[in-house]
Amino acid sequence: MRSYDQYCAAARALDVVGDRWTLLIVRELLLRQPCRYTDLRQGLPGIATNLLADRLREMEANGIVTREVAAPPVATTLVRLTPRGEALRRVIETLGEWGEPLLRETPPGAAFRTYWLALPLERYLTDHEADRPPVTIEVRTGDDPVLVQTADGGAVRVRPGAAPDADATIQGSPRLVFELLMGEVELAAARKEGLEYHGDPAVLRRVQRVAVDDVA
Amino acid sequence: MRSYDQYCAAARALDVVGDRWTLLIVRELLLRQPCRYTDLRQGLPGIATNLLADRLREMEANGIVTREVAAPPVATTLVRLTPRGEALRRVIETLGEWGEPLLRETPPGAAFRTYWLALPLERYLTDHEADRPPVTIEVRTGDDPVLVQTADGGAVRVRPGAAPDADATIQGSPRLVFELLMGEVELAAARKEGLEYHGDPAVLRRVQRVAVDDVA
DNA sequence: CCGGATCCGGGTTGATACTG
DNA sequence: CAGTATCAACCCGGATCCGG
Repeated sequence: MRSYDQYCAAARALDVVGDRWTLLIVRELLLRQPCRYTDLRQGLPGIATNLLADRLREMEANGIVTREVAAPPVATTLVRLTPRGEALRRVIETLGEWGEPLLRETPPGAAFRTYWLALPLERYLTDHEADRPPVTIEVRTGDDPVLVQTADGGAVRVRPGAAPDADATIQGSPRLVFELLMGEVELAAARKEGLEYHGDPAVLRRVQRVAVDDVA
Repeated sequence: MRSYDQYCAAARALDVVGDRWTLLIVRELLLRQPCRYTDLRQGLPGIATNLLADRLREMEANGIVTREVAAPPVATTLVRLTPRGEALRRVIETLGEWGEPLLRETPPGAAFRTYWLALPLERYLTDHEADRPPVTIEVRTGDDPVLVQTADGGAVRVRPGAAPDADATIQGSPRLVFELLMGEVELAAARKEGLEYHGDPAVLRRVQRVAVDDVA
């Protein structure tokens, strides 16, 4: 990208991360670091392979990312964020916070990866009964499932994986699953629209976000 | 911009504000709202006039900006941020915070407007002697001067204008002025490099940021 | 299969000229 | 003052190909 050539911190930041795809590459790395070129590609539906290669080169030159050749058995190069790249987490979070209302008007066919839920869920969800034994919810939206788990201090953690013995299981479209967990839809209503929930509803309520009603 | 078409809040945000120049237009409006097309143009050195017109149209369609025809005497249209557009302030701030280290390596010829100082200065500076009578510093870097003033609650405010009776005056290159106020350079050192300071040095020290030394 | 490089058509940007 | 018109240069997306 051409520099804006302005003595302004925001403009300088955009010189470095304002290119198309760059911040989404950072998002992927925040979620799946360290990862291979191919992993990045499948986590960035729509990116052209040459663009990904270009961006990684630029990001490496800008000190956001490093590449390392993995040990012999793996024999692949892994991409990882530098501390400076990690610091972009706050930028992604702030952008996500601003963009959240736009999710409602996102077309149903939009691409999705279940592990993308980690950023918003870990940010907004809390364990409302932190003194009780931890629970695990398996979430499936079509691709690889993730586990939503209560952790120490009332935190909620999301990690890839399945658990046959999960306390509850949620399956449905990305939108239904997300809006359910975010407390924007009732379980009954979500079920009517095709969402499947197995397990004690109390498990869901334990982590579900308390609805923020902007209606007075 | 083409949509990323992903069900992800950050990607949706970038669909709307990820275009080149869009966030810098928001920056201008945050600082000088409401303002005319021409004001925007001169606050965005390097932008092509057709791009500015395009962006304003898109931003209006996306609910970030409104245009209003000013009352008869003025007879011009004014651009203003909607509340939704105002909410981008946090995005700009976070970007600026991340980009600040890059200012050190910004080429000396970079474009600058003195009022751009308002965002970082109001964020980082505090009045260290808030119980004493307020002070005003006039800052000049080549274009229209601004006033840095202590305000209630230990806050520091920046507004356009000059003040012949200011308690102090700073004049110099954008970099020298900024690094001096941010506590990255000593007054003596700055003077050696061409900065001019008139007034009691205690006035400067009263608002100057306490240097954050990352050297152990 | 992995990690790209190359090529090409089309869209976007930037510079300038021009206009109501 | 507030744009529109035009055009060249650049960037992006998609497809294909290629060496390990």
